[in-house]
Amino acid sequence: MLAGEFGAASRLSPKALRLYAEQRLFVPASTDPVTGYRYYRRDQVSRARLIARLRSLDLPLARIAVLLDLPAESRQAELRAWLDAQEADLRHRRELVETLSDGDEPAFGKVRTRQVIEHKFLYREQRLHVDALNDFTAESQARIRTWLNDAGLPGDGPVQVHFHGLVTRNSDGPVEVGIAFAGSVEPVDDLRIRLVPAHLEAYLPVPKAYSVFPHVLRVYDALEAWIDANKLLCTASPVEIHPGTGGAVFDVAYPVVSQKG
Amino acid sequence: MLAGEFGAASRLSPKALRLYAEQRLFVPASTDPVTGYRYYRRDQVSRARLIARLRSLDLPLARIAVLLDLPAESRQAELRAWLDAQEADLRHRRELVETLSDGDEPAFGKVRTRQVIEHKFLYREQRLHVDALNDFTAESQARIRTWLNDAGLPGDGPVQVHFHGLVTRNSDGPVEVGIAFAGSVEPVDDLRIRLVPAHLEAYLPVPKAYSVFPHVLRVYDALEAWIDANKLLCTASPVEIHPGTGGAVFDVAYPVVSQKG
DNA sequence: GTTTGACCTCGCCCCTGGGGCATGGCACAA
DNA sequence: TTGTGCCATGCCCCAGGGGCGAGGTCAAAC
Repeated sequence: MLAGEFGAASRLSPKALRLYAEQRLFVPASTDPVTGYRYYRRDQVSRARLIARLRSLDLPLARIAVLLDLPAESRQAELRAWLDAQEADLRHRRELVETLSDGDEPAFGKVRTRQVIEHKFLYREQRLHVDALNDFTAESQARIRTWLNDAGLPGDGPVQVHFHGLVTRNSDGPVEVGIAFAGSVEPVDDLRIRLVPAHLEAYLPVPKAYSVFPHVLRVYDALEAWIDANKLLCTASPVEIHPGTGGAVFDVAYPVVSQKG
Repeated sequence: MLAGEFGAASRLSPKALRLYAEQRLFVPASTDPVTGYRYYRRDQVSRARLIARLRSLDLPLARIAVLLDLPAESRQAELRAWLDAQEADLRHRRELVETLSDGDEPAFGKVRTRQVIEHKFLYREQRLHVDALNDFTAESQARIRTWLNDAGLPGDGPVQVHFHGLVTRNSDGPVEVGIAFAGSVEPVDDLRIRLVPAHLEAYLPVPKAYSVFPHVLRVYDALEAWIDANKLLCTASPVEIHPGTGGAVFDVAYPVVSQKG
């Protein structure tokens, strides 16, 4: 069979067949070396039609290539898992849409500012996605508190999580988890120390209902809007401070200076 | 603000900002005509961040451009509708996966063949998607029966739906809906007449449980597999014949010839 | 034998939404 | 003066083909 006829039978366009042949995903039974014509056998139709089905699910060709070599049950299992992932993704998108703006102002606490004095900061830094954030925070917190205690310091300050980049399911902004301290301690393993200059920070306590991703993004929006409206300028990355003031789960804060222009 | 600083504040890469500026989706407050530097104002951040949010939902830029100019409530409504469409699409994919192969042979009737004598066929042809198929079939059937009756012919034969291309949510294969007849009738409006030569057809009655899309695709699979296994060759597009034999909702049939090779 | 029309090939440009890299321009600081 | 850090432009890359045009092939009709 020639490409066109075979394509009609397998519901794949000749163009698609050519692409699959180039990529070795699905090669014709024989190819005329002179004309380049591709000839398929009838018994290749079922495999081609399976490819067409999988493509109609929007699976990438690379994944199809893997799935083709699996027994049918494993393939089904993989596909179901993939669909579940899609569904989780859709739920995630739905949450994002709902947090985008539902019209009325949320009952956040008021934004305030406070002066932060110069201090040292013992922290661990890593790039990670939102799913890994909680584990990383918990582990880092335990190790940092232990290390501070070993050095004879209190180590009971609030945990600060600095976001130097967006942390979502798609984006793994660098994150710092650490605790402010006074006194002297040595860096160890991947625990680092840096000096934080005195600065003003604008902060907003986050009620529990907004404390989880992606709802927390609304809090960032509100805080940033307030900073803009009050002619301030963010000078560094935002930070989440656990626990927050007034019984909040945490505060979201930005270092700010008053705007020059 | 320069592009980099602004990008960090709005969670958009300088590259993305450049692209949006080119496409007039989001233009900087001013552009240096000599250096080409783009300068943004602080009050542009909120709009930029809205774009970033919408992009994180995987919305195409063209749609974002439209949504940006809508009031917030309409935007939310559009987004919710879009999410609902996504969800319907996901359900559809899930059905396709489940029909792919659940392992055991379905309790289809046996495939048989029958000789079809030469006849004329009064039909209507159109390209359409699966959602529009039922309406098109019903309307066409009524008009064709009426026209046959007006010509003094019985017009009580089964309705045939020929699929010359894949008919799904994504693909609008040409479809013919018509009725075989004997005698003489004139074409009218978009009702056409063609002669169907005598041929052998392989057919399979479809039980009700499999009669709806996408489950019906399994029936096609089974029929095609049988045709392959019995060294036959499909010579034309498949057809659904309503009602089917033995109380089936319809028969799926392929014109076939015995294979030469 | 030849012509016709259908079918095939290859190759290039197009779409989306950028990432990555090379090259060159600008400024500020040691 | 030279580094260092931004910034610009321009080109190539990713998936998965669609569409188009030039030119080769095939079978059947004349």
